[in-house]
Amino acid sequence: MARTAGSIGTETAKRVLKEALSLFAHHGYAAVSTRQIAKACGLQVGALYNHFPTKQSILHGLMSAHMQDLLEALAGSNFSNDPAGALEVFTRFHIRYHIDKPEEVFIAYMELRNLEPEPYSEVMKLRQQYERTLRGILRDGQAAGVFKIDDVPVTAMSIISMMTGVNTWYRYGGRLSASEIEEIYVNLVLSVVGLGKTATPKLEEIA
Amino acid sequence: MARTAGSIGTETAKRVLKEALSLFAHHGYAAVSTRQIAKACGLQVGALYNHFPTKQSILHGLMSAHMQDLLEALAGSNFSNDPAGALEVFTRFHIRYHIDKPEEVFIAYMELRNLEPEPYSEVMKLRQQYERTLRGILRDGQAAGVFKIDDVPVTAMSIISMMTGVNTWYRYGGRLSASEIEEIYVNLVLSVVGLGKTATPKLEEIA
DNA sequence: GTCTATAAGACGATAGAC
DNA sequence: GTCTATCGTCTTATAGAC
Repeated sequence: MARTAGSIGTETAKRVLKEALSLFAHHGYAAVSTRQIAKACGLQVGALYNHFPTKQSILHGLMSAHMQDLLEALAGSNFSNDPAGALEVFTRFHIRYHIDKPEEVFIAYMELRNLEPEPYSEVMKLRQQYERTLRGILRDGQAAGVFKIDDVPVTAMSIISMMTGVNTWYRYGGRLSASEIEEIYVNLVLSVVGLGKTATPKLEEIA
Repeated sequence: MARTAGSIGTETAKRVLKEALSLFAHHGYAAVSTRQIAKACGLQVGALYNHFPTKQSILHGLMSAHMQDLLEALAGSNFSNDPAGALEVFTRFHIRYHIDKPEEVFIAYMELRNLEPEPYSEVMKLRQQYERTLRGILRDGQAAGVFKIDDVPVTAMSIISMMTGVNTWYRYGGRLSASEIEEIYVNLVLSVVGLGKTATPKLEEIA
């Protein structure tokens, strides 16, 4: 049965999605064959088509589910009323989510161009909803006079790019723990809107 | 003849690279066939192989040439001695280059995983050389006490991600001109290291 | 240096047995 | 729901005429 985005899916369908996620993240959608996906699941090719009508629908299922998870998790975050607090919550949320689900995040960005027009615009709408949340926080802080921002849309995209970039270099077991990285990024993002703490490690220069 | 990175190449070889660049940027390396490339050049498939031994070598040629151009252009930039000035020059250079050559930049990032091991490590070395330049500037500014930085490597990657992100949203003829964008990013990047100008457009709050 | 023709196999997707 | 077998097409790359 074709899996519509958000539906539950059988155990086999879930396994297909899981293996396809890993394969797409490593080699790219276009470079992965349905035979490879089937093999990773311990199936023959034909069996895939009991769960998904096309290869494209597997990609769509992955990306759509990811964006919905992301937005639900964001909606479940506890945003404070002051803009600086809200921006900090947003940053912690984004970094944690991106460190926890690197493959989903990677695909959601890299494989956009391999989506057919209809799935593409659906996924893009969800992306824009996420970006709109950050723009709202920035505008609030700008209106309240606590953020120093030249251009809200550019700053929003810059902050998202900066944060998402964590996935280009972070690897589990590296020099920094996830929570150390989270702290660094909170400082970086607050600095972008003019609220950086005095971050120099040693403060004896005051003397 | 196989084109080794950095060689001049015939007119036809250049046209192949130009068309492949555009096709790879739009659809991805794996999704583009040699027939498509040939057609875009007004050739038949077989003719491609007079200029490139494999499809892979076209990708390698593009990425290698791009990274070398980037590093040469960077080396030609006039860096000032004070760290803040150097960071500003680096930022202006990066934004201008990325706005001028969006396809090259896009491929250099997106198609890394489609490079075979040897070309991959060659291109990665050039990337790391570029990143090292920025880390050097940040360390100088930190040592001089003019930058406020928690972690130099993370900050360097964050700044590069932030700047490179311009290619995810900038389109020619949009709301902002290239030089307006450049100014905004200079402010954003300097803010990250604790040197943001008071960027609020209206300053009457001083009264 | 480009052409046509083709090798040798992989591709997404389907049909029908079980 | 998974299997085997297959359809029709497309793939990278090569051979040989011109």
